[in-house]
Parts: sequence; C-alpha cells; structure tokens
Amino acid sequence: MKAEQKRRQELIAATIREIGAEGTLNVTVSQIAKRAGVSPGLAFHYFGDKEQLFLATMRSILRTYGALIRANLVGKTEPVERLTAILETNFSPSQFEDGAVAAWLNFYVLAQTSPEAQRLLALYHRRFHSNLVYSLRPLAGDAAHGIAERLGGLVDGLYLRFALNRSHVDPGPAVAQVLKALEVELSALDG
Amino acid sequence: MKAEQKRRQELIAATIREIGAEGTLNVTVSQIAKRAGVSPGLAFHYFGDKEQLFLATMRSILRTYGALIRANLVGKTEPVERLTAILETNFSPSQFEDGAVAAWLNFYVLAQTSPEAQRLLALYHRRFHSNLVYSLRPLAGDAAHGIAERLGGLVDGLYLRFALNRSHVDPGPAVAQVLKALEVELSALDG
DNA sequence: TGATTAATTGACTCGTCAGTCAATGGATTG
DNA sequence: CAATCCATTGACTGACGAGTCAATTAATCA
Repeated sequence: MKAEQKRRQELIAATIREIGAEGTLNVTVSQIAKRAGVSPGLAFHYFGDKEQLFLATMRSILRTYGALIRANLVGKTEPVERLTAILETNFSPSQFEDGAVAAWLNFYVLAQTSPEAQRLLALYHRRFHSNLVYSLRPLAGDAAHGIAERLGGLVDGLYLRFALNRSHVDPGPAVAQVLKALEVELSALDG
Repeated sequence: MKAEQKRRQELIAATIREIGAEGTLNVTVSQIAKRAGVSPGLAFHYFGDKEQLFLATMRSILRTYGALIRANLVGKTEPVERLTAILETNFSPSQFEDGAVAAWLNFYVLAQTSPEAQRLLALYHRRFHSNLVYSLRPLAGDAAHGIAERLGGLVDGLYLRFALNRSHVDPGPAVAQVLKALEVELSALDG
C-alpha cells in the first residue's frame, strides 16, 4: 500500500508538469505516465480514467494551497494581519509554479460540465469566503460578507489577468492592488 | 463574395453554439459544420484550421461586446452614469447567452499558448481599462488608473464566479457588487 | 448558350488516443 | 519453497478527428 501512494503522488505531480508544459488538458495519459516514469497502463490502474486523474490533481493543488494558507496564518491574530496573509497567499509563487495556472484554467473549463469539478470549486470558494469573513467581521461587522465577496472576486480576476499576461513576471503589483482594495473597503466604512 | 461572408458568420455562430453545448473546445469541426448546415470541408476552406475558426469566433464576440458598450454609452455624459453603463454591460445577458461563457473560458486556456489569442486578450484588457479611466479621471484624478485596474479585475473575477455557479441564474448580485465597489472607491477618495 | 469561376461536398488518409487486458515480475507469507 | 497477491507493463483495439482533395454543383458572365 506504500507503493500506491507514492505512484499516485508521482502521477499527480507529472500531471501538473505536463499540463503546465502544454497549457492544456489536451495531453495524453501516456505523456503524463512517461513523465512520471511509469507505463500508461498504471495511470489507468490507479485513477480509472483521465478525468479522475485530473480531479485528483486539482484536489492536490487545493490541499497544498489550504496548507499554505494555514501555515501563513500561524501566529497572526490581528484581523488586518490575517487578511493580508490570506490575500498574499493567493499570489505566492507556488500558485504560479509548474502548471498551477494551466491546471486552474482547465479546471474552470471542466467545471462547466463536471459536477465533481463544480463541487470542488464551490468548496474552494466557500472556504476562501469564510476565511475572509472571519477576519473581516471584527473590522466591518455586517459589511464583512459583501466585502469578502468583492475581495474574493478581485483576487480571482487579478490572478487570471496576471497569469495570462506574459509581460508580468512579478505578481507584486497584483497583490498591491488587492491590499489597496482592502484598505479602500475599510476606509469607506467610516465614511 | 457575398456567400463567403454569410458562411463565415454562420460557422462562427455555430461554433459558439457548439462550444456552448459541450462546454469545451473539444468539439469537432464536423459537429460545428453540421450545426451550421454545411459540410466539414467548408469550414476548413474558409478558416484554414480549427484554431483560426475559434479565433475568428472570439473576435466576433469581442466585436459584439464592443458594439454593445458603445450603444449603451450613447447619450450618457455624466461620468458615473457612463461607468455604470460600462460595468453593467459586462453582465448583460448577451455575455452569458449561447456559448459566450464557454468561449471565454476556452479562450483563456488558449491564451496561454497562442500569441494571437494573447494579443486579442490584451487588446480587450487595454480597451476596457481606458474606457474606465476616461470616465474615472474627472472623478478621481490620478487615482483613476488604480481604480480602473481594480474594477477591471473585479469584473473578470465576478464574471468567472458567476458564470461557473449554476445556482446563480440572475447576474444582478454580481453587478450590484461591482457597482458597490465603484461607490466604495469613490467614497474613499474624500477620506 | 457555353465557358469560366466560385461554392460546396464528403469520402478518404493518416495519425492519435483513451482505455483494456493478458502476461510478467516482484514481494510476501505460511 | 510454493502459493498467493500486488505492482507493473506495453501491445493492442476500436473509435475518432483534423485536414486534404478530387469531383460536383451552382452562379456568373460574355
């Protein structure tokens, strides 16, 4: 049972790399398997079909992202400090490495038709939202919900724009815009 | 030369519908041609290959969107009025009809690797940005640029979230969030 | 009308790919 | 050491799809 876990991880890592290299989910399972150093049959053996392999890959990305958020939140108790950490995590290098961007874009496409992808995406949205609301509430009270929706949307949009703009290398400006939006939202409260 | 234009339009319309029905660009040119009521060969005859057909489709969608913006701006001179019109246009029914959503998502995927798609996307971003800045300047001065970047990102992000959430039917709440963000940005100026 | 050009067809090629499966190799265990 | 079980292979199939092309039909025009 040890080999299985190891192989799964290797295949998932290979999926990210391969999708990243091609930009699309139009990569063959054989390509992925080759990159993982195993035979094509093994990928089917462990994941059943291509879609399941990809969904497992997204779950892995989401798990990593969640762990990163939690890690960056450790020891931070001030609401603004926590909010900043959450927002910044979305633009941390790991979110752009390998094929994370390509995986996300293809995930969006898949989410239109795959209930399982839809479920995963909704889960991610909900977690992100409540993370924000938790820290916004002490600062904004009932306005927390609305602010969180706007910040969440902004993060998604700027991530998208940043990721697709090859002339951008450093996500710094995008993060700055998100933090500025937070500042604006908070300052508008006492208007 | 009349037939050519007509056929091209029909094939483009069929592409939108077919991609919309499948959610993905993984539709065959034959499917598209069938839906347009012509033979597969004709699609290749006029567009060369599948990617060109899709790019022509996106250009068409972008052109329609641009025309809609201009139409909705007619007669509006007040900055806030103009901004509202621009922002609302992004969530108008036509942006969700047929396969517009699917086309956009697949366009994002393609933009990772196709220079032509990248160019188109950048063009759209630039136009949208300067549209916003033009009306924001009188209200916000030098802050116009930053505000426009944030509003632009927010529109993209909320569009994405809205489009992928099947439980949403009416884009009203998304529009409301964008307008609220505009309001917040403007109110923060006199802080 | 007959000739020339444009529009359109659909059968065909060649390659590709998801998924299967029977066979092999390697551990483990009793 | 035999028997059993898990891990792994890679050849194979069946289907499909992009793009080509020679042939057909429709329009144009002199």
